[in-house]
Amino acid sequence: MEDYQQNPVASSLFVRYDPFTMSYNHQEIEKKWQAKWAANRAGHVDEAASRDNALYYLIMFPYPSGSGLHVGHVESQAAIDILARMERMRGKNVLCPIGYDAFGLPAENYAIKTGVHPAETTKKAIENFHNQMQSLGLSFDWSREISTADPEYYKWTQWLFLLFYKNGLAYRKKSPVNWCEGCHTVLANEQVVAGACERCGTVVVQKELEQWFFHITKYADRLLAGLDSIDWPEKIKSMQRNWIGKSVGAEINFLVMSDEGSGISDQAKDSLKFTPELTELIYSGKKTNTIRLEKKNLQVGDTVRLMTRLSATETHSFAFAKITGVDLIKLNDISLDLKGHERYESREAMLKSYQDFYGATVSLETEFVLYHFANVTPLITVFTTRPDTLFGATYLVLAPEHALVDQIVTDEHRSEIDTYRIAASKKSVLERTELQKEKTGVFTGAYAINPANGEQIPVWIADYVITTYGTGAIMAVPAHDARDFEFAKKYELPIKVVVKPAVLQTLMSETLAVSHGAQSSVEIVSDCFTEQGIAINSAFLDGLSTADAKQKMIAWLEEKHIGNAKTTFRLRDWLVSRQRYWGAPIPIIWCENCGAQPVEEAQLPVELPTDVDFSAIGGSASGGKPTGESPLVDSNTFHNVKCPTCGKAARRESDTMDTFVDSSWYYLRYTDPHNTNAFADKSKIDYWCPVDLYLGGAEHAVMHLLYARFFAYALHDLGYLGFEEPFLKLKNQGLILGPDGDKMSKSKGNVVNPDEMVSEYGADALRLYEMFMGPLEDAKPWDTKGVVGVRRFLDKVHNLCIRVIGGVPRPRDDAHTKLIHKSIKKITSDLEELKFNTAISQLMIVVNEFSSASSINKETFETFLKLLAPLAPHLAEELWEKLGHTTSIFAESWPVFDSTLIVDDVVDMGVQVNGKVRGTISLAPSADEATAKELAFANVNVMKWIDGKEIMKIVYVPGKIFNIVVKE
RNA sequence: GGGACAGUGGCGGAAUGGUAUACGCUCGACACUUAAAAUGUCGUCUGGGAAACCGGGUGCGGGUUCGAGUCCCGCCUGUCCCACCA
Repeated sequence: MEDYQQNPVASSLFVRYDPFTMSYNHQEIEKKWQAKWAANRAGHVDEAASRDNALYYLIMFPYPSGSGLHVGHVESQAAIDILARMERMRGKNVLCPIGYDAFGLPAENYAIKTGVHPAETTKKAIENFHNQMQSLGLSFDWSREISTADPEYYKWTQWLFLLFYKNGLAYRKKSPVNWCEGCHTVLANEQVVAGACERCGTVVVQKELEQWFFHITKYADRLLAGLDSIDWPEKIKSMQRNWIGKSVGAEINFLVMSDEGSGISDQAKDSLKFTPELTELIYSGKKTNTIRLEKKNLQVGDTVRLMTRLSATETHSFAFAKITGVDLIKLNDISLDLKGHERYESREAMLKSYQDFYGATVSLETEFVLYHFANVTPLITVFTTRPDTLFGATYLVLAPEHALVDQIVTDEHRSEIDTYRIAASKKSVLERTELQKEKTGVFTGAYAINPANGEQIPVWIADYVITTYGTGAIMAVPAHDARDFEFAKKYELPIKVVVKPAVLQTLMSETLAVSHGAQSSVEIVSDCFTEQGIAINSAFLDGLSTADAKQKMIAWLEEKHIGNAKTTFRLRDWLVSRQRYWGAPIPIIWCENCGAQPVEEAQLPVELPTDVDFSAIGGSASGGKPTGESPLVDSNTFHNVKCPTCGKAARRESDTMDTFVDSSWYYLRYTDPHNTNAFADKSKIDYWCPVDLYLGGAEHAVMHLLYARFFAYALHDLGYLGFEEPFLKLKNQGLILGPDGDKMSKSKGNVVNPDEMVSEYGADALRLYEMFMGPLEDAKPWDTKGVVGVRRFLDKVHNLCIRVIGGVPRPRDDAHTKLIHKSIKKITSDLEELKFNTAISQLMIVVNEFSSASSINKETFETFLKLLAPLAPHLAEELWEKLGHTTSIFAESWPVFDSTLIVDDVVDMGVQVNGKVRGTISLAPSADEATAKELAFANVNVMKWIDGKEIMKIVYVPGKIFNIVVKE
């Protein structure tokens, strides 16, 4: 997940540190303690009886790239290690694991270039990462190291896929999807950035393909609401809110004018409900349709409302029709290719489909009513966030791909419409969403009726309306929407003002007021008003505020069955299919008879085949098969299987899963990484989860972090988790930039190699420097001179210790005791708040103080060492041992400050005259105002400023400030 | 176009509304050394002054307050995110 590029050869940027006499031998010390920690399994944890002391500290696991660990990895690893070590010293049972997000494109693309199998390069890279992390002295629980590319891991990724599949959370559908020509695979919406592939930058095109999706939109509302309960950076939360994109408004049905004219809706006697597929068939058929449905008291001549079933409880109207015939007919007697009806391959397939719709009790003998109807008058359903402006809707616009277009277009406009639709389908996502692009569109020849005022309004198609958002159709209110305004001006469509600003104060508002004052409400105005205001020209809404008008309009729409309140989300379902090799195979078998069949649990994992010749795949720089299939189809061993249901020859699903599926549940696996019976034991999940602190880059705001939350919600609902939110607290570490202030990259040659830093200055110095650079969340440029600086500090600590050991025993120095207790307080709270830089500066202050003292008390120094230990663990252990201890410093308790010792007897305090500091006095922080006043007024510098002036007021904040306000 | 965050010395940065620039780097002087490195000590926002001290100073302009880097309003600049989402 954390993927960094780096160049090991950039030595010219580094300042060589000369290890001379006053310097300790970091290489020897660090090797020694790393070996000891490995031997006692320092970071190893087990569940305890009580959950009270359990903490789960997690960093986003790295993608094991061939170029090795990056200084950016070190930052989050050091941070989490410091916190884990401190909390262990405070008696906590801390789970702090590490693993590898090992599937992904780079290894596969490398394989295509070189022929080396991704499993091999990945294995090597993981070994390298492991060794590099060991050399940093990180106290992970190494017994829990996992790799998502390990069959023991992806077995459970596949198992979870099937769990989702069986519970309706994983499904297959044909829809326009994002296709990357560079990577030769489909992409999730989240992986398309500004119309281009997030990974390779190639312009993404839309393709109509059948793919696997996860039903994340089912959780849109809860994923949005859940954000309020978690301690995450506001920035990330707002990005997720944006991405989910909740819009509250209404759906409004516009009746398309039929040959017979309008008014049919009022006569609807009852409603007939259809599946979405049948809805589509009614539209794509001609004007006469036949269809069967549940029994209703309907007769020839009745007008009925046709509705789509969106779910068990949700429906929406799509048309009106007149019944021309009613027959009773057994399912067995319905022809398989009944006109206006779904076509079935076999009687069994028909029965199954009916059972899915009407329940298992349906048999071939069940009698159904077959209705014939004519004069299907379609409704165009639009979604709007401004139902209050319905009176100002002067035309409708459909997306070019809208299902109704074919049906409503008049013959004289058909060729023009077809040309436009074909042109739109050829455009890339980028072209269609390009900024400041001039809007284009074509009139369909059809008219709809504005239900508010009965006016006939033209229906257009235009590619500024997106098929995948809302209903793929809009009511255009050019006077109050910038896009509609631009379009209306270009095509000379009417513009009708229906909202005026609440306060007329801007020039624009005046323009509107003038246009409103004119006789005709339909005229060209110079600008549009998109803000909220007061309704005008809107009959029963006139005079209402936008908010009130919305409410009243929705109530009116619902009462008249014309529309309803509706909330829409921008979030799309998560497309998880990838036409690539190096990922977890989707555990599905395709059978000609039985359709998609899940692989039986006992057959998991579906392992990746080894007989794939990567060098033969080639074809493009970044690999992938240009055919739109995964390289897995080339494997004989993999591709041809038997159907688990009927036993006939079948084909294995050849797509793999998006690697974000792997990383959506890895934190659960850490709690029980070797379990062969479940993805993790529930009791272990319950003990450790949810994660108390999660550290990682902000680039995952709407990808990994949203997907992982979805997984947690889904698994919670399925009974596997006792919580919904997986990560209670999230912190983002900032980017570490090159010494030139630019993002580190191979091409710029400004990459810093952590290995060189470790060998030159030591792991302790590297860790400490990265923590000292600045606030964890900020982007900061690298400066190797700074590493030298913290190394100097560590040498001072070392030399100080030599003095403590060699010196004669000394009584405690009161000043030192006070300093160390203040430092315990500050460092503890700083570390708790992840303010490593200020914690370290406090340690430096202590060392500077001790270094200039003639003697240091051993016990005081030992307290200091304990505070240093999480930050510079190797040196702290070494010095602790040198001081005569035989057990680890990490077995010690974290120091606790004595609150009576952190109060100063005397402090220097500023004295202000009219807010400007004019002098300084020394006094006890507990001194009363009279004492302070006496001292302040006796101060020579202060006296100069108050001499002869009238004193208006005195503000005394003990220990902080003494301010004298005088009349000037 | 919309949103989020930020702007403090030569540099990284510090500061519950209370002595702005802690800590580190850099640079300079001195000590140690034949010398250099390393180490140590002192200095290092700016103008004036030998100094004490005085004036100015946290992107710009206002405001609240005894007191503002910090809070409020308006702007400028930068970074990131979203972007024809109805």
